Amino acid sequence: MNTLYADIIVDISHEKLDRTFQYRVPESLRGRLEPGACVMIPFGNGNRLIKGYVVALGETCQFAPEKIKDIAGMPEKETGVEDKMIALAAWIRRNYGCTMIQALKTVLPAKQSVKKLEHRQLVRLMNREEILSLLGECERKKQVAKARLLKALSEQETIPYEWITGKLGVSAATVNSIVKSGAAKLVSSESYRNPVKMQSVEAVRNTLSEEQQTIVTEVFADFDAGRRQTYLIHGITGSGKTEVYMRLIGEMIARGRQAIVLIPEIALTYQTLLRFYQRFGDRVSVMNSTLSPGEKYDQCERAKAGEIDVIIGPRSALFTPFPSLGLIVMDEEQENSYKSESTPKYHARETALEVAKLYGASVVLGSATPSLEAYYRAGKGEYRMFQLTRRLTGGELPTVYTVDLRQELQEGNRSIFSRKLQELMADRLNKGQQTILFLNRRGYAGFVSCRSCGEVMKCPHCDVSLSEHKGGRLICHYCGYTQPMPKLCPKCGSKYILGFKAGTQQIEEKLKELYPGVRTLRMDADTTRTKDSYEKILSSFANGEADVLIGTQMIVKGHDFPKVTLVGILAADLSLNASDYRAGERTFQLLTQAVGRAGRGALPGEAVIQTYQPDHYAITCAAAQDYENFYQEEILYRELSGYPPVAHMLAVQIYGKEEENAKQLALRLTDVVKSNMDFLSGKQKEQSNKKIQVLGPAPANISKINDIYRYVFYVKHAEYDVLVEVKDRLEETLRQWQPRQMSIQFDFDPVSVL
DNA sequence: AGCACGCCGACT
DNA sequence: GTCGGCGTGCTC
Repeated sequence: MNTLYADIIVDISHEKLDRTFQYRVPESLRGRLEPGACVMIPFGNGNRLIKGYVVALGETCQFAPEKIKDIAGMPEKETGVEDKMIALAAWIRRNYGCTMIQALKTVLPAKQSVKKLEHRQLVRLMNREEILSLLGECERKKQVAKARLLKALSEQETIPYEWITGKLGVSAATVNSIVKSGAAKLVSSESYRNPVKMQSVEAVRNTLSEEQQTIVTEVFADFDAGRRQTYLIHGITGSGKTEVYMRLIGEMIARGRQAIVLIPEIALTYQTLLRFYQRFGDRVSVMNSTLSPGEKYDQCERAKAGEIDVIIGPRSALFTPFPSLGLIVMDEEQENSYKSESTPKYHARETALEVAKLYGASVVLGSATPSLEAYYRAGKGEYRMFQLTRRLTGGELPTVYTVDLRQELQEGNRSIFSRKLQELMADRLNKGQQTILFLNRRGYAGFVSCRSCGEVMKCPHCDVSLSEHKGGRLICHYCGYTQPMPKLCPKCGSKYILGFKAGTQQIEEKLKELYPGVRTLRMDADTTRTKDSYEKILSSFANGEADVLIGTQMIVKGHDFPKVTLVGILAADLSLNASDYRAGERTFQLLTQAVGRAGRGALPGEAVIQTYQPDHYAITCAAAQDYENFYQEEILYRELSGYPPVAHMLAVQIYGKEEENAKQLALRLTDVVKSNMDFLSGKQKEQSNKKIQVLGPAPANISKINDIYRYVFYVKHAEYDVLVEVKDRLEETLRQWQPRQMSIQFDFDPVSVL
C-alpha cells in the first residue's frame, strides 16, 4: 500500500503559519482521518506537540520525504468552539464541494486583521526606582536592547507592542527576557470595537396573541424536554413574527444560551435593529457587510468571551462562535440571499441545521411565503409547522385587480399603464395618498437594438447585452466595459438603432408625461449605489416627500408605508419568463409581497397586477393571497419534472480560457458521471429505481465573463447524498487529469440561473 | 508563536 | 578562547 500523506494546517493564530504542512499518516490512523479531523503533530525543532487540522489527504508528497514527520495521534477530546467551527467547515466542504481552505475561510473570521486590533501591550510591574536600577545594571553589562526597552518603560507605564518591535527596534526574544525578569508583563487589550452604541431600554412588552403564545410554549416544551427541532412559522405579513422571535430569544437567554438571528441583508435596516437593541441592549450585536474585517473579528471575540447573547446579521452571522448557542432564528427563510453565490455555495438554511446539530440548538424558520423546500419538509414532518393567520397591524388585505395586457393593446391602449391603473393612480393623486409602482425585472437591462436588422449590442467580453446609460454610453454590468452609443448599426448601417425602454427611469418619464407635477422617487440598483441612499430614499418616501415610488424588487421588502394605498405591478411576466425552474415561485413571492405593501395603515389598499398571462397559477394565487393553493400547483410541477425540493440537482460549472478545452472537459466529465451512473445509483439497492439524470453540457447562460468561457451541466437525483458522491467522484477524476488553465465549481440545488 | 543558530562584543 | 546577549529564520 502506498504511503498516505496529510496536508495539515497548524493551530497557531499567526500569519506566518497560515499555510499547510505535510505529515505522514501512520498505519494506526489510516482510514480514521478525513479533512477536518483534529490531530496532534510534532512541530518545529523541539518536536513539541501541537494541535493541527487535516486539510487534505493524498499519496504524493511535495516535500523532501526524509524531512516529513509522522502524525503523533489524535487528541483526547474534541470540545471547544474552535473545534466545532472546524467540524462545520469539514461538513461544508463535503456537502457543497470546495477545498478545506475555502471552507475554513468561510467559517472563521479574517485573521489578517488580528494584529491591528489585538493591541498587545507591555505593562510595567515594578516602580520607577526598581526599573532604573535594573536599567543601570543593563548599561553596565552593555545590554543595549534591554536598556532601550527599560528606559522606555521607566518613562511610561505601558508600551504598545508595535512600538517595541518598530520604533525601539527590540526583538521578541529580548521582550521575553524582560518579562522573565519580572519587570513587566504582556497584556493583550480587551477593548473591542462595538458597532452598537445603545442603552438597554426596557421597552413595553406587548402581550402575545393566543397563536403567538402557543409557539413560544411549544418550542420551550420541546427544548426543556431535551428535544431539538426545526420549526417553521408560516405567518402573513403583520402577524407578529418578530415579537415571537423576541420572546423566544429572551427565554433562551434566561436559560443561559445564546441566539443567532439571520435576516436578509436588504432587510437589515436601522428600524429592524432598533427593536432588538431596545429589547436586549448592548447584549445584542450586529454583523453586516459594512463592518470592517477587524470589526467582524471583534464580534467573534466578544461572542467567544460571552459578552453578547444575540447576534443579528445575514448568512455569515451563522458562524458566530458562541460558547453555548441555543437558538437560530431565520427570518424571511425563502430569501435567495441565504444561498452563497461564491464557493462554497452553501445554503444558510441547511447549514443552520448543521450548526444547531453541533450545538444542540433549536432552529426557527419564519416566512410569509415559505420556500417550497421548507414547506415540503414541514409536510413530510421534518419540520414542525405553526401558522400565524391573524393580522395584528394594518387592516384588511388589499383588493387585487388583474389586468390582461393583451386585451389592453387590442382595445387601443398602447401605454405602459393600463386604464385601471391610470384611473386608480389619478384617484390617489387627488386624495394625496401614495402609490408604489413595481417593476419586477430580474436581470433585465435596457438593451439597445437595431429596429431594422434586429442586431443587439453586446459586450465583446461577456456575451451579455450592454445597457444604455445617461450621456449616451453603453455599459456592461458584468465587467464594466463601456463604449459610446453607436449612431449607425454596426451590422447593417441603419440609423434606426435605439434603446429598449424598460427601466424605472423610462417609467418615471412616462408618468410625468401623464401627470405633470407628480413628485416621484426612483429606487433601483442605479439610485442605491451609495451606502445609505437606500435608507434615504425609503425615509423620504415615508415622510411623504413624493407621491409615487418606482422601483425594482428591493422596494417590496420590509418597511411599512402607512400612506400607500395603491400598488401597481407593471409587468408580472418579466420574472415569470426567466429561464429558471424557480420562476413561478419567485414571481408568486414577489407579487405577494408587493401586493402586501398596500393598505398597511388605517386606509384600505388596492393593487393592480398587469400581465400577459392572467391565468397562470402564480398570478392568480398571488392575487388571491392563497399560499396553500400555489404550493399544491407548484409542487406538482416540481414532482413531475424532478426538480428540488422533490429531487436534488447539482450544477457543475467548468471555467476555461480556451472555449474548446472547456467544452471538451465538460463533455469528458459528463461521460464520467454517465459511465458511473449504475455504480453510483446502485449503491443504495432499495433505491435502484431512482436513476441519475444528466443534463448538458451546455454553454452557461452567460457563456463568457471577462474572457473566461463557462460550460455547465446538471446532475439530478432524488437523494442528496448520491449527488455528493457524484461530486466526490468528479473531484477525484480532476485530481488525476490535472487540467491546465481550467477550474470547476459545484452548486447544489442552485437558486439562480447559471 | 517558540526555538536553535550564528554573530559579535566583553571578560577570565 | 569562551560566555552570553541579541537578531534572524525556520517550522512538513
